[in-house]
Amino acid sequence: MSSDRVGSLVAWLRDRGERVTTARRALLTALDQAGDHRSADELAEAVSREHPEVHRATIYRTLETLRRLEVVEHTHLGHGPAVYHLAGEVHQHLVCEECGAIQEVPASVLGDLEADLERDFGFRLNSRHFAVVGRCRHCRHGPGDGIVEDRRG
Amino acid sequence: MSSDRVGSLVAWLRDRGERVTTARRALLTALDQAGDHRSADELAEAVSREHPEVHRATIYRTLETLRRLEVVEHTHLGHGPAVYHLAGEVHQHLVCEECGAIQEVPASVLGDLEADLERDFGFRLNSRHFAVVGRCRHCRHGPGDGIVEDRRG
DNA sequence: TTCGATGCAAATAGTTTGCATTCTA
DNA sequence: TAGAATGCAAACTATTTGCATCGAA
Repeated sequence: MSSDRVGSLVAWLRDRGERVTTARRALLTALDQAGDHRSADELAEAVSREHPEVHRATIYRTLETLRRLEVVEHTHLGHGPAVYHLAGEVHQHLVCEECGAIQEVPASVLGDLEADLERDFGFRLNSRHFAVVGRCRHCRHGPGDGIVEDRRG
Repeated sequence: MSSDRVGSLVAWLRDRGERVTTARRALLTALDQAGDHRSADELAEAVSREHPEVHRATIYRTLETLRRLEVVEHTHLGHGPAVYHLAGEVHQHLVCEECGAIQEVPASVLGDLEADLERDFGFRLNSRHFAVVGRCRHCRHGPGDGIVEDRRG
């Protein structure tokens, strides 16, 4: 997948007049190697293996810059930190609020909803911003069946 | 709407063997009066108007207890704090990531998605846990149209 | 050489926890 | 009167910001 994706992103940034720094290149590399979603902390750790001087604050600032440039996107999975991935890595997550299992599903599951919201409310869904939360195959038990569970949603 | 909903919730708690304290009654009252969603902080402030001694930590602990008992639910709207409401007040929110506008829509908009996820993945959607994020009628401009915006999603 | 990006430290927001005390059942 | 709930303070996690310095263009 990474037939020098980092290289072309770097070139693209330069074209835009954005500065290409060690931290930015390293963060893009970490995002590219991650493949899927990573928290800012995980990215900071990955970057610091090669470049220990890169500060966590820089990770956050750079992620924000890349978000503004629409190079990265982030998602909130349950209660933890936000997770980031390169834009274009389109996937949707079903997060089980009971056991925490995350299942990736084709983004097309939201296609109808997207069309409905656009048609009925003029609302353009950002389908990747939030995870879809619920209960997975193994953890579901009927709502209102009196079973009370103990975990965070 | 509040034909003594607080009273019956209190009775229900007592039936369950849960203790009924000033803080709990006050929090239920605040949730009931709020009608829609409120952050823990907003609830703490509302409660403290009548009961200044109730500490924010108690608000959080009580909300967690009520969540476990399925009396309250919470939702994450964008980046801010979680917001809480009494279970049964079913509504869905479209949150604009550009201007922050929140539009309430009938929960039925997610009906098809709910059915699809159940059928295809055995996944039971908790449709109220996360807001639906995107861009409202006034703020949308085509994705990939080169317009880069500056706000958080 | 200039101005944006960085490192560091400190601040902030939201939430959780340990512990002694209070109060419900 | 036993043990759950509370108040308080302090810790904790995730994230942001001010400021002096550094470095890409």
